[in-house]
This record gives sequence, structure tokens and C-alpha cells, in this order.
Amino acid sequence: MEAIVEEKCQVDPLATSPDPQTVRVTNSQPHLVTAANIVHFTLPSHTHAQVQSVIQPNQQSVIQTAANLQPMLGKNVILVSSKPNSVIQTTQGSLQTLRVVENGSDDSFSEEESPKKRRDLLTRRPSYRKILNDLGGGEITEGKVEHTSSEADSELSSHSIPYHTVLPAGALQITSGDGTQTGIQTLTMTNATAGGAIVQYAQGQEFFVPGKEFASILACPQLKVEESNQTMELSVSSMSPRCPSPETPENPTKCSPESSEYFTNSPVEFYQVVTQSNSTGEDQARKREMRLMKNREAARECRRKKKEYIKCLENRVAVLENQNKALIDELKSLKELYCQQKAE
DNA sequence: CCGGCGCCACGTCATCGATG
DNA sequence: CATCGATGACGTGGCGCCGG
Repeated sequence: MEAIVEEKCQVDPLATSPDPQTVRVTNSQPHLVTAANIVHFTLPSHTHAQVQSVIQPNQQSVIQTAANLQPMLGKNVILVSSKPNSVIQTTQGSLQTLRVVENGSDDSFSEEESPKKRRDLLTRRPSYRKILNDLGGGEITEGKVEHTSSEADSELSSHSIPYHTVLPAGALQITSGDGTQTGIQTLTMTNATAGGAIVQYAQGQEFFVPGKEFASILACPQLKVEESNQTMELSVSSMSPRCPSPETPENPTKCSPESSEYFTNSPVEFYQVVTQSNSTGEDQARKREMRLMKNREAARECRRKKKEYIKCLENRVAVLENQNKALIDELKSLKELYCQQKAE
């Protein structure tokens, strides 16, 4: 599939070129790029600029060109992101918004994007929080693969599951049964996604298992998983051998993310799923688990944003280094030209 | 092969600022 | 003022690399 980098120059108050222009780059596949990808494209003739760009996957970049240097340099190296709404910044003060569309995609540019927003993009300083805010609004989550707890929450709400049936991280407990249940206990997990799954068990009750819990459950070798088209049956069979005991907390992911509460240590054969009760102490524990779970997700997201921010800074470094190099070359050429004319 | 080391990702806690 | 999200700090485990 051929991807197209389509640039549409917005008429910005700061822009010097009033005519909207479109530049199509047909030799790049930004969405398939796994490493920096060199792309050549040519701006409209009146810009006298032939541009060589570096496509960075899943990044938003501030793109700087030196259009007024083009007659001298012929070629300019800029960084182009495959992320939409990147900004092309020229030394003439023109502001151009870059977006990436795939072939066949005909979604139009958001005309209602305010000049203020674009000016903010242009003038933003490299503040971590500021850039992260700029990167926000859906863009920064574009490359996000994993589902978040908010997605899980939305999934919950869409299923109208009572809040008390939500199991925070580590809250799912499978304890030894009282003998009323024999044999294999089957948990029916519906709507299983990376964000979690709705789990039904014997008494027709259901609860929500967050994605990580779900994955951990599936990873447990003591569980037999039968998958059908619409539902996934999770059978809890006898515990022999047992899941990792609390004596091995250094290896918690074998069965549980951070706790060993999924299973008892006793080698019993029957297990009963119990949810948190509403008693005060356990309610506090549940709140704590919820807080930890949210903070876990927040920390994950924060690190992801931080990495993206670092990449953005590295892109800027590359841009500025190239610009600096171009200016040095220009200065050198002008000096030579000056000395030549002076000698004549 | 093994220990040391560096890097990375993660979870948790503490703290701060925004918000209702 | 309580709550919540964001983030720095810290500790930990996994993993790859490298030298002995």
C-alpha cells in the first residue's frame, strides 16, 4: 500500500506564501516505517525548494526548512513525521501544516483548526509538559496499542456492569472451595479484549477482569482455556502443580501480576471465585487496589509520553544540527564569493 | 560458564498542581 | 478542601553484553 504525505499549506497570518499548496510524496510508507526513512519530494516551483526529509514513524515533529536558502543549497534536510498535524517551519516565517494520508483516504483537513492552535504549535517551547499537552488530543495515543483502564471502564459502562463487580488488580481471588462445587469450574469470559473481559461464573454473576489480570489468568498453566467465536471459557482445573506460591514473589507473572492471591497455596482441587466484599476494611483495600491500578496505568502512560518527548527533542536536535550545517555552508560560500569579487 | 555491569521496563510511593 | 492525574524518585527484575 502506498502512503502519501500530503502537505496543505494553511493560510497563516505569519505565512508569506498565501496560496494553498499540496505536495504529495509517493515513495514513502510512513505507516510501515520501522526506522528513519529518507524521502525526497519537491515543493512547488515558486518555493525553489527541493526537500529531503526523514520520516519518523509514530512521531510528531516540528519541521523546519530554510526556503530562502534553497537557491543556495538546492537541497535541504528536514525531519518529517508520519504523524498528522506536524508543523513545517521555514525561516521565512511561513507555517505549514503537514498531515499524512494513505492512498485512497479522502478525509479532508480539519478546516476548523484554529490559527491559534497552529501558532501554539509553532511557538511552543520545549517544555515537557507543554509538548505533551500539544501531543495530546488523541495524537499521542495514536500509536498506542494496549488498551487502557479507561477503555476498560468504557467497556464496563457499555455493559452496564455494577461498579462493585469491577475487580481491581490483584483483587481476583480463587480460594479453596467448600465442597459444594466439584470438578472443573468454568468461567465464561465474554468480550475478551486487551482491555479486559467480562467474566461470568456459576451463580450467573459476572465481574470485570482488567486486561492485565486477564492476560495473567490466561498465562497461568493451571487454567484450561477454550475459545469459541464469541465467548471464551476459562476452566479452572485442579491445582496440581500449584501456581507460584508467595514464597516466589520474584516471579509473580507466572500467574499473577504482582500478587499471589489468585490461588491458594493448599493443594485443593476445587476453587471458588470470590469478589471483594463491601466491608470497610476490604473496601479500603479495594480502593487502594483501584488507586494502584490507575497509578500503574498512569506511570506507564507517563513513561510512554516521556519517551515520545525525548524522541521529539532528538528530532529537533537533528533539525537544528542540519540547519546549523546549512548556515555554515552558506556563510562559507558567501565568504568565498566575497573574496572572489574583492580580488577582481 | 559466571559474575559484573548497564539498560530498560515496571510498580509503588510521594508530591504537586488542577479541578470541582 | 478533597480528589485525581501527572510525574519524579526509588527499588526491583529481566536481559544482553563482556571480560575473566
